[in-house]
Amino acid sequence: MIIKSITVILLKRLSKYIKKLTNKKKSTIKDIANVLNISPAAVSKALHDDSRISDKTKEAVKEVAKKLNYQPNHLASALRRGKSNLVGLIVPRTNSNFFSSVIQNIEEVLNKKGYNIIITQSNESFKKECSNIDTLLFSQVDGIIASMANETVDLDYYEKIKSKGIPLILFDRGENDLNVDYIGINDYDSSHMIVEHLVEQGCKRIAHIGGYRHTRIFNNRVKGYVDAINKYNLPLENELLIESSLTIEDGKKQMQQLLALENRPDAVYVAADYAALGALQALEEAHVRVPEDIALVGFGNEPFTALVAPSITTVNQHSAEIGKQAALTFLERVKTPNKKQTLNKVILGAELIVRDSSNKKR
Amino acid sequence: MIIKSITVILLKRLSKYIKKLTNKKKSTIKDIANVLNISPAAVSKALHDDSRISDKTKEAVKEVAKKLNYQPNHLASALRRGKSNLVGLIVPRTNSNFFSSVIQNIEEVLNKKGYNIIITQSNESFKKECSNIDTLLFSQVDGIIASMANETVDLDYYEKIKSKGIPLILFDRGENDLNVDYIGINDYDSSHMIVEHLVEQGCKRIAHIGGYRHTRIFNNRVKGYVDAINKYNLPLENELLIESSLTIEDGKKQMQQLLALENRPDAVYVAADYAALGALQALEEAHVRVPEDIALVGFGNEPFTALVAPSITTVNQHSAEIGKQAALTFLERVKTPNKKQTLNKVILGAELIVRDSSNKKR
DNA sequence: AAACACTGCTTAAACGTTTAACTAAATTTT
DNA sequence: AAAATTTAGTTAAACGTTTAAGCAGTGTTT
Repeated sequence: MIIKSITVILLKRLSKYIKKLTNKKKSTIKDIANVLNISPAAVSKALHDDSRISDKTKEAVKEVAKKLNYQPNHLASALRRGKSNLVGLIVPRTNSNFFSSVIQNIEEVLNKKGYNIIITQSNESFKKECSNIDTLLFSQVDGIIASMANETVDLDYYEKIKSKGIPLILFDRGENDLNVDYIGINDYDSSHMIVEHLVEQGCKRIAHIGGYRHTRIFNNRVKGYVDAINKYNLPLENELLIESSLTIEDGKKQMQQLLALENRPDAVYVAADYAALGALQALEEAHVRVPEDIALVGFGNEPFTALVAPSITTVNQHSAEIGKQAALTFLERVKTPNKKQTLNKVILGAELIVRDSSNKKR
Repeated sequence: MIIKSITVILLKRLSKYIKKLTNKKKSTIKDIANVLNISPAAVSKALHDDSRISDKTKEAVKEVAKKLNYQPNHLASALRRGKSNLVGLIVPRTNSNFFSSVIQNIEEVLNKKGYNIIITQSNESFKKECSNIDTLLFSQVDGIIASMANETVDLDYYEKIKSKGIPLILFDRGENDLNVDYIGINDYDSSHMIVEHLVEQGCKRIAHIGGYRHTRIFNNRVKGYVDAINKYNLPLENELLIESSLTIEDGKKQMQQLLALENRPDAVYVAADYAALGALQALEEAHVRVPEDIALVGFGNEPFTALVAPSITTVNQHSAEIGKQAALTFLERVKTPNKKQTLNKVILGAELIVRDSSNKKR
């Protein structure tokens, strides 16, 4: 009898709050507490399965929470706990397969651990990158995983992240001077692999359309190219080594430059797939046979490289693995927050995928 | 003399706080207040250029803020104001030019108005989309701009957004039943345009590899195709109308299906560029001449369509304009928050870009 | 000179959660 | 049966900001 009347009272209170709910106002922990006549603290604990709350109460709390369509307020809990469970991501752009695959894998690993990610793109602009960093810090992210814009030389803004005491992890486009975690492939070795392959195909005059040398990875590719050329006693000439923005358009333009040479190369190694695609266009327009007259190699294994005619030989960077490692490295860092960040490189192996554009022996 | 000693005291206090700063702790409004011996409220107002704070104080506050490397805590201000100045974005994937261009333009418009965006991708998965929605609501976003996953049929999760009372804006992949703002192109008319073009090229048997019909835009493309075929008195046959996931792989597979027909089509209209690329591959492997034997048309104007051989005829969806309009629509909605959301469609014109894959008259 | 308005602040509460510290009651140990 | 421990909560403060309301002191109006 008594129990019944209590239930009636509870139901009444509940329906009152349900009415309030339909009036738009979001329900809070306090509303749940009022319905059940317990303290907000108890509700909070119940929702977090604290051991000091009885199973009966926990059940009741969860039921009422559902009925009231309760959604925890992330801002409040993040403010109180000093932790947002958000991780910021900065990439040059998202519309390449490499970056979008990295992102996908970072997301997968971090979501499982209760983190959500905020993606921002720099569009290769230093200024945009700085504003992205501000945005992310402003959102109180618990850490930042980034791949630097081509333009970026000044590291002050990245130092700002470090000075906030949150983990910074770089991938692909990194920078030793920042002394933080880095995940990437061995660009120097990859260049060696490519030159070796071209030599095997009988090429004797190998050109390189590389990226800006102030970007570490592109510089390393250039270095690898230079050393490999020397190793095989091939001609290393200024006119065969070109610095480029590596856009489709610039790839085309630079290839036209090479075709205009008196002494044309018989192979061209382009440091990015999109630029290689542009180069391929220039070759086609000039009616140069690929690979017979000039062999072509790209970098990055973008999906289209397998689909164009001729298909383009390229390097697979294992984007999925890079994403996973970056996420795991972040998780490792937040586990030991007071540990000072140091230069810590994880270098993954890259894989040469030989396709028609450089395969003379098919 | 007195002024001087005050300055000395202030400097002392300032240096004490600067020391604290190097000890990692982030500085707050309170720290600034303590340095200047004013209330935190005054500091807050000074930072927001409130008219009731003297210019002298404002200057002093801003100077100390800079010295202490003060960064406002977004969580706290969002919590207090009930507004996060974050806008959530949900896209099927970011690695297509269409979506990444839309994103870029949304970002551009919203950044100018003080909003930052959180990008999430559904990978065409309904389940992932739901969890994305939860993530965004959890982050207390002020609104959501979304393009639905192919898989999505159940609209409960989107209703959840509406029930939170925050604006929901759909683009490209929308749904009338939700009764919200929508920005997109006229898919029905676009199909007409394509069929008309193919008829002009002399094609008499036009096939369509379309997307899933439960996705409104793909259904509209199918409808447009059907009506246009009828209009021009062409054969409308079941074997010429194929439903596909529109991945590269499926595009290839479905084209092989069409090639296996006794009575092959002389033109194929594929509802997405990536699938069209797969189809082109199937055509090449089968040594079918494009466009002479079979003309090919894609949809979306992805950059590679201009670069493959033969280049692919496609439809430009004006992604930049869609992004801008979506952002502006959001801004319009937040201006009048209590206004009930209604179905409000903005339909932009699309443009046929004729290239080699369907141009027989070159 | 009383009434009023304006300037430039301060006070205090609020946003929704979490959590350390406390407490009352029930149970177990001695 | 007193003491100690466990259980199941409560209380109150805190996170960093914003903002309504208040209040001196100065200046202006009548």
